[in-house]
Parts: sequence; C-alpha cells; structure tokens
Amino acid sequence: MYSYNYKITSETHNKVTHNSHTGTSVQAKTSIWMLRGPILVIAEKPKAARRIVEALSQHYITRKYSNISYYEIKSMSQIVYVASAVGHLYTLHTELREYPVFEYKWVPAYIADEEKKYTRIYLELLGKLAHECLYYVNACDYDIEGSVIGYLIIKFHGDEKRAFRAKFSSLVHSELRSSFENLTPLDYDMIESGLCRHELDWIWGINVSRALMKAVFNATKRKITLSAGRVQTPTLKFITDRELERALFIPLPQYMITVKLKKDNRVFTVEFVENPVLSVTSANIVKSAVLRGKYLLVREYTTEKRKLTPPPPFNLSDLQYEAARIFGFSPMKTQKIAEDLYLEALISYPRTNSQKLPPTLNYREILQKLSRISKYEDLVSRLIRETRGILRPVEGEKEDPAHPAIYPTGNIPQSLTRDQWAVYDLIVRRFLAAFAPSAIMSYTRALLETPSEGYKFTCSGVNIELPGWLIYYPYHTPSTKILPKLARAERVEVIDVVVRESYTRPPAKLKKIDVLKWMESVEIGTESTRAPIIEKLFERNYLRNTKSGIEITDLGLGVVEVISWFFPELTSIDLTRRFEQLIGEVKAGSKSRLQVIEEAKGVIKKLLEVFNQRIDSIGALLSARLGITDSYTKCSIPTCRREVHENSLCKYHYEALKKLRDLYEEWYQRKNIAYKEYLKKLLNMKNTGMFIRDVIEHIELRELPHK
DNA sequence: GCAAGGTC
Ligand SMILES: [Zn+2]
Repeated sequence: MYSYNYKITSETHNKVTHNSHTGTSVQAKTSIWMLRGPILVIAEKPKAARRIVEALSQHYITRKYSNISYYEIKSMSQIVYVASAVGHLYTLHTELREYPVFEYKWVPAYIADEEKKYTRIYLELLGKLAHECLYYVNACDYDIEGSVIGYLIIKFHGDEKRAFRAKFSSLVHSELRSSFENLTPLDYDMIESGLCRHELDWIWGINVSRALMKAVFNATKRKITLSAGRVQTPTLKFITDRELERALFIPLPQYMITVKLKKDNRVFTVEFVENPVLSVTSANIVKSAVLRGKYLLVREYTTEKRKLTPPPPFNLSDLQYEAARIFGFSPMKTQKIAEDLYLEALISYPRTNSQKLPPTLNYREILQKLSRISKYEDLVSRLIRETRGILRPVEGEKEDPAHPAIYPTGNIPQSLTRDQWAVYDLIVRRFLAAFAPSAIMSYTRALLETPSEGYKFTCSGVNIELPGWLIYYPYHTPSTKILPKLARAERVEVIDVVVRESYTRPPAKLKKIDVLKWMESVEIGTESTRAPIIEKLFERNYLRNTKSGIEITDLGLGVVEVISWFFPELTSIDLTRRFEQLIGEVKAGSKSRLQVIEEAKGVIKKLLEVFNQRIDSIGALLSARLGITDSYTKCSIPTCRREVHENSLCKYHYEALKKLRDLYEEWYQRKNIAYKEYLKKLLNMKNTGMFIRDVIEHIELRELPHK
C-alpha cells in the first residue's frame, strides 16, 4: 500500500555527477569561480566549513567573529566567505497556547528555545555576511535536512533568486572542488519535502501532546509535561507490548535431557535433540532407554572449516551496540563520548549510518599515526606484516548520504577519561580489523543414537584455527570447545543420564540498546535522534530504569492506552511509512506541501474532536495512573490504580486471571500437580509475570478455601 | 511546554 523507497532523512539526491558534457543532467551548472560579486558559502557545521575552505583555496584567511571562526577567500575579482550553521538554526514555533493549533512559523532556534542560545552567534554572523553578499551557496550536508538548513538561512538573510546548491557526499578535496565548479540552482524538491516533514511532525506532535496535557490539567489542575510523536509513541508502544507480555507470563515446566559420555578417560556431555521435552513421563522414557543401552552409537562426526570475515567499520548504532555489549554503556553515553572524540578531532563524524570507509582515505598514513600510540604499535606493525601492506578494508551494506563510516583520524589522544578511551579503543580496533585477514574456525558436530530406539543426541565443538582479525578486535572470540575424536559407528560409554526440570522463560526485559536497535530495524528516527528520544521517554516518566532493564510506569501504560484509543495511527510505525510516501510525492511534484498539510490537518482535527468529547474520562484515567486521584471504579487488586474492566478487575488483571486458570490444564499435563500447588509454585518463580502474581496472591489463594 | 531533526 505504501511505497518504501523514500526514507525520511536518509534520502539521497540523484547521484552526484559533475560531468556536464556527458549530457546526463539538464540542470544548468555554475562554477563558483564564474560568479562576480561577494559570495557566502554556508556549511552545516563548523568542521565542514573548514574542510570546504581548505579544498577551495590554499590561501584562505581565518577570521573570528566573537569566539567562532569563518573563512575568507580573496582574489582580484571576487571574495568568498565560508561560514557555518550548527545544524538547524530555525525551528517551527507558535505564539498560540491552545489546541488544535495549525498556526506556526519558522523562527530562530535561539529565540524559541533557551537551550539553543549557542546558535545565536552563528546565525548573527551568517546574517551579517549575507548582507554583504550577492550570491549564496547552500553547502550543507547533501541530504534532506541539509537542504532545509541552508534554505532557511538564505530565505531569511539572503536571496533565493541568487542562490545555489553545492552537492557532495564526502568532504574529500577533489569532490568538494568539483561540486563548487558545478553548482546547481536551489533544490526545491528536497526543500519542499523537508519542510513538509517538519510541519507534519509538528502538527501531529504538538496537537496530541497538548491534548494529553489538557486532559490531565482539567482533571487535576496540575501542569504535567506529557508528549506524543511519530517516533516516540511507536517506541513507547513497543516497550509497552514487551512489558505486558512479561507481566502476563506464566512459566511452563519442561525437561532437558543430557547424557554424560566417556571417551579416552574424558567425560563430555551430549544433548537430546528433542529438548525441551514437555512432560516428565516422556523424559523418563528416554532416560531409561539410554540407561538400558549402556552406550550410544556414533552416527555422524563432521568437522567443517569456515571463514569468518571481519565485521564492517562502525556506524553509530553498531558502535552503540558494541559499547553496550562490552562495557554496558547506554546508547546516549556512547553517542556523547563519540561526539566528544569527534570534536577533539580523534575520530571522523560519528552520526553516520555508513559501514563503508571512504575509498580515497589515506589508510597507511592513519595507521602510521596510530602506531605512535604505544598500545597500538605492535598491532599496527602486525597488520602491515599480515596484509603485506595491501590495505583493502571490508565494508558493510549500510550507507549514508553524507558521511562515511566512523574511523580514527590518527591524531594522538591527549587526555581522555577511562570511558572515552574505551570507546576510542573500540573504534581503533574495529578500524584495524577491517583490513585484517579472515579468521578461520572449525566447527565439529557429533550425532549419536541409542542402539535400539534411535533416540538422537548431539554435541558440538568450536576451535579457532586462525585468529585473523580477532587479534585486532577480540570481542567476538568464541570460547573454544574441543570434542573428543569419535569415529562413525563407534560405541561410546554412557556414564550418566540427567533429566533436569526447567521452565520456559519470558522475553527478556528490554535494555536501551535493544530499543535503539528496534527503532533502527523498523526505520524510525535517525542516528542523531534515536538515543535522545529513548531518554525523553524516561524524562516524561513513561519509563523507569532498573538494573535488569527498562520497565513501563503506570503513566506510560496509560498514555499508550489513551493514544491507542484516540490517535491509533500515532502508535504505529506505519505513520512514518505514510509520511515517507507523502513527502516522496511532494518531492516528485505530484502533491504540494500545502495539500499534504491540509489533509493532515483535517485528520488531526477530527481526531481531536472525538478526544475532546471524552476529555473528562481521559483526564480521570491519566490522573489515576499518575496517582493523583482515585479511579471511580478501582480494580480490586489493592496495589492497582486502574479502572474496572470486568468482574471488578482492570483489563490486565482480568486477563491475568483468565490466563492463570486456562494454563493450569497445560501444567497438569506436563507435571501432575494440584491447582493450589501450581499457584504456590508460580509465586516462587522469578519469571512469573507481575499481573499473574497479583491475581494469585489477592484472588486465587484468598478465595480457594471457600471453593 | 509540546515533535523530530540538525549539531555544541
Ligand atoms: Zn488491576
């Protein structure tokens, strides 16, 4: 139903080609050097401005405006200023405080938001320079947001009619030079679709957030910050679903059969291939068969060598994942550290999705610089030896329209904290590993059977034949396990059979990194925004963090219920797919931005009308979940604040009770046990869900004596 | 004050 070929932020413009004589493009190209009159070149960020001016001239002048730098290229016939934004300098804003609200305009971010004060000086400088200039070049990142960032500055301080777009997808000097010799007119297709995305997110997010807050205010007279949005709400819903699954989880008994075998005086263990076995009776049948036979017959014994290629260079989410896995860092912490390292010029730009190193990068030079850091000296010389100086990095599939994978610059770290070192070290090692040879692993697998019944058992071993890249990036090293040598048809002596009772487990509690990986997998949010959006859900008190992972709060659950009821599209990732389709149509020119916004307005207005009709009961629900007031009809579980759904229970406790009673049948079949024993057993198990526990404790164990 | 998106 929707087209998936349009990504909200990673949209790549049509391929960058500057060879105008091939006739591949009909767009007029202009060389910056042909323009007569002062020119302002606008970069997206200070570091990019520096790279751009270095590429354009060897004789540029660095100037200071207050504490920020800009650059000047002066020749006989022209003057070029290169200055930078710091990301978005403008933001959508409204003076109105009510909702529905559809009146908004772009205003300087430093005015609308106290935290963006630092952008003021950049905008002030750009304004002053723009005033002196005749031509304007948007040289922001070559993506949809870059098109918007530069456009708004030119619109408010320059002149769209004398403006150009520079198109480059790396900051390599030759590519930069070429792009400035082939400037195109402003890319209005991207600008319009970008503006449209901003407006859609604003009207949805602001209106629904205000509606939620208004409901709570009416019910409690308290101003409590609540929010909803295209990215945060589906993310909250995802976490809620996992938490509900856990809270309603009932472990089921199951049985694992293992056999201890002996070969050459060495005892090793094989597992029943049909594990887990669902009842104790069938487990015991297998057990006695094995004991009767006294030995197992080897049916298969195979060893297979496999190449393990190095993992690709880091993009931000892979780095966040590894730092979480290896050091337990939150994605936000890793991101902040990576940003610090970038600002210290120790690593390349970190907010990238790319798993590919720039092909024109001087790898050898970086390696030589890294070898001056004593802890990498030996690794680098080993790498040069192993590769015989042939430096061809592996790459992954993921791409980014404006930035390559993360790599170390080779600059020597001066004073890093322990945590900064940890992240820096991961980046360096991953970079080194990208050039290293594949590791070679051998996997051994044995299949054995009982001689008469043919019950099958298996075991496997793994050995590192050649470490290859694991020397440089050892965090994927498997623990080796060597099996005894076996031959087909060999009889192996049985020492013991173990039937271990275990229980099914609920899905794990989510960690922040799991949430981030999920957002990435369903393509919502961006490298820059995912970790901050997860943090925002905690700030709103929708979530709480515990040692074992994320938990949903009563408020978070209530917000998801309310949004699911009145704004269901906002809880689904399909809204992002829908936005992608719409802004794709704006880009193609088949729909206008105004048209798309008017349609969205209509939808939102209608939803808000229905919301407003029920605003009192919504307010009552949320204020009960906040613990401010009591529900009119309270769930009979003493610890529960929710309103009654059926039989004096809220909908979760009602469902829990039903499930608890339904699943007893299954338990009885697996493990002959009385209902009361079943309840007590469940209460004693840590994996039993919270809602299940509640109904056992407060209903079943209380009512039983009367039954 | 509220979104999501840039970047410090
Ligand atoms: Zn309840």
